[in-house]
Amino acid sequence: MFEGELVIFDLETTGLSPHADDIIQIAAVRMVKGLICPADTFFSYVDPGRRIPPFITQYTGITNWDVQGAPDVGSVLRSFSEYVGNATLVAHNGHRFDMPFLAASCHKKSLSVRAVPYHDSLALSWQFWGRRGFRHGLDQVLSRLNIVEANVRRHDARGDVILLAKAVEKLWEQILATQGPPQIKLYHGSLPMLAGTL
DNA sequence: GCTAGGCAGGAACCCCTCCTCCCCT
Repeated sequence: MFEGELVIFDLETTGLSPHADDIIQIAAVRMVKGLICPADTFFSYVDPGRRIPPFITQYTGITNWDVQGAPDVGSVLRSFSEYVGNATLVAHNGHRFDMPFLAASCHKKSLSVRAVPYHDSLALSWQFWGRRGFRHGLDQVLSRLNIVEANVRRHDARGDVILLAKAVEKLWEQILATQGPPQIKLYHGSLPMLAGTL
């Protein structure tokens, strides 16, 4: 089981490019010793300071109205960094999507950053089923794990993060039971410096 | 499944380069 704390998180953005696009939603849930803490969550809309492309509204259900009046990304990332504390982050395809987005957003806002450890949950899926012969998208992973949540909205960070947390919990248990401790790479990404350490 | 960009990993070939695929919104 996990030794320390994990913060499972998910971003919704205006597109796929960390440099050209912006974060519009962040959601996270904490896991302690392998167990999800349902009451210990983080959520915020982010005002991207621009119109949300229609495709993204269609894809995520997030509208311009939703982000109107929301805090800007600098403010949300500072709060998120405080929430994360010393935990290790986990996101699906985080190494190539979520973490570069966090780093690029800090850079755009000229925020002082700290190094934050993170895992990519894709690696758990690769280890458990084998990289070839299986697809490893979140939908495919959830389907193979028989994780179904009736009242959860996919492509909304709040919904995706709950589903991902359940998937991580289950995958970790199953890998541990069948293959021993997961051999999952630990990376380091960026989040704003914590208050009081500047 | 459709747009966008980036990249890890494999192949071929000799250690860097090219190619292809994946996954995220």
